[in-house]
Amino acid sequence: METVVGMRIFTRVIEAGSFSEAGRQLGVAPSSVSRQINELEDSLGALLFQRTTRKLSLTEAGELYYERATRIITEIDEAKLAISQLDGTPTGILRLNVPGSLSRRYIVPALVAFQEKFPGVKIVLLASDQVMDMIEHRIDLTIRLGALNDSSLVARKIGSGRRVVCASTAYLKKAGHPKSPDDLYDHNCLIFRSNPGSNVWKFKNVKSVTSEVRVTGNLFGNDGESLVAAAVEGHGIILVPEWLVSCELKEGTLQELLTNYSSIPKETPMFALYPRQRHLPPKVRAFIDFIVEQFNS
Amino acid sequence: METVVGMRIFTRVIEAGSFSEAGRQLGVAPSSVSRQINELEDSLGALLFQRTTRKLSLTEAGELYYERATRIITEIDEAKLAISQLDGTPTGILRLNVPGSLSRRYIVPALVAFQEKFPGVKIVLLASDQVMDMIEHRIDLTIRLGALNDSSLVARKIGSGRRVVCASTAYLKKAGHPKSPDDLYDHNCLIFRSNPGSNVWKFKNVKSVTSEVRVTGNLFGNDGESLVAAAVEGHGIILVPEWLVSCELKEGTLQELLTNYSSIPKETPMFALYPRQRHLPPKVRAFIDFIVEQFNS
DNA sequence: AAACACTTATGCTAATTACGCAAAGATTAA
DNA sequence: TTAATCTTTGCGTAATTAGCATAAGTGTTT
Repeated sequence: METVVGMRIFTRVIEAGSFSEAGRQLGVAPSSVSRQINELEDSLGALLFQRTTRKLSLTEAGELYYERATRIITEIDEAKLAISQLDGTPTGILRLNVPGSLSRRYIVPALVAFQEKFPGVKIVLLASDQVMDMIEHRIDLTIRLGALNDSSLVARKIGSGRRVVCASTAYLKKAGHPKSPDDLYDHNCLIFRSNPGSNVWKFKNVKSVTSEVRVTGNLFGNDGESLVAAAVEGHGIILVPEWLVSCELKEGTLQELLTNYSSIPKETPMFALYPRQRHLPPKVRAFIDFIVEQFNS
Repeated sequence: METVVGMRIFTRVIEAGSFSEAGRQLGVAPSSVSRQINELEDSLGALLFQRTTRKLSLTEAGELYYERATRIITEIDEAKLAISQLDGTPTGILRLNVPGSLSRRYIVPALVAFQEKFPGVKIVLLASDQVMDMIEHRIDLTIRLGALNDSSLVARKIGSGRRVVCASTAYLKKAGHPKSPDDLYDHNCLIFRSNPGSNVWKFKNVKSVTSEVRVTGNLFGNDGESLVAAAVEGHGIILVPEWLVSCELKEGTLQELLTNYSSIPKETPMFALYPRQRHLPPKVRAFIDFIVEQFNS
């Protein structure tokens, strides 16, 4: 077997001055040293040492090979070191695939803080609402909302947002203020059409009584922000994760409804997806940890 | 085991574009490729490929390692090549240890022709009548006359010279012309004192009748050439290998005696000694072959 | 939809390899 | 000569490896 060990032993023999001493330093039997050297000589087709039991000297081939071997070993170690350093501190390019709305609302603001903390990490942000092929596009991390379909990926929940029903005061003034889920039936609901069945909204009240409403409306969309914008404009009622409208609620351009109820599912989970658990690059791990921390504060 | 094979497989996977294809090209099972890559990843502590069963892409660590690995592999192959080329054509420094007289009379003239034939070989000529430590002095080849005492060395007979008895005409005119070995007893014999018992000269005639003479004289020496010089000066009779006096015999400054007899041993063998048979450097092999050829012509 | 071709990964087994011990042969110093 | 230390080799055991068979996954084509 072509091995680096032979080279290491060879150079150590030279530095130690004898087979036995080299073996002692490397923690192997002298016989192994002898065999490794012989094997190396056979594979090279040349004698490396002239030797008796008491003396040792390099042949010309040995001298030539020593120069090369030391350089090669150094480079092997450097390569290892480079990879392991890469593994220690988060560096390099982090390719993210995030839903567009999440990106603008949530990820981009977080990125600034992340890159302050980890200046070695460059980020390529690939916003898309469809899941992209992570291997083809060399994506390190995909962030998705809600249910997952690709089981080959490792998923880590990085947070979840309470879902809230809200509308603009203008709309409420025009169409009335729903007091219970059932009232929604008569409203224009702006439906986030990410998955089938999303036009059925479920709620439960404080007494855990559930209600189910098949909502209707004149705007469907797969971009949360557009729906938010429409709601702000007074088009209708939306059911979205809280973080998507946190600004609007704070500013008062949107107003939360049915505050005595909670939606079912209560929260929209946010997942980070990556190909495998083992050997997760630190840039990825760092970003996940960071985003989790951000979300929980 | 730290192995170069892993690196080779890794780079081949990249060039081939898949584990299976790499395995096919390298003649190993796909499972082995998979395992080698996994092992490499474990030893580096980083993922090298993102992969599914159908797609493959390098991670950042993989890309970094690829650069390094290709360079390392190239250097390993170059080192091997350098050694094997060294092994093919005679090059480098050939350190010879030869007896002084042999050197001046025989080796040095041959060297010119040898170096014409093998211009890549530089020669360091260490003339000494005592055998030198081949390892300590990094001697590639020792040339000796007559019997050998060091059994740890490989010996190859590279020729032998008939031993001749001769003297200068001036001496013969002064001291008389010996007709038989017994006559030598009354002559001044110049004795080459290389080994004990060398003052007994043995001969046999054409009928294989042997004679043994304990010769005496006023000059002993361990340098053949000095004895030859003394003989030329008319000091006495010498028994030496023919090649040592070939010039003198041709020029007539010395004259061969007892031509009806031959000395016992008839010839002085010349041996080339080197440390081991295996992996004999080509510069050494070439020199031995060359010197044998020279001697036989 | 479904069959198909081809991929990576893994359990298992057989074969190979590697290692240390011990002994033998070699070499130098006392 | 003795003693100490060295390289090398035979040998038995332990560890490793490699391929086969198989499973599971993936994309294409029918």
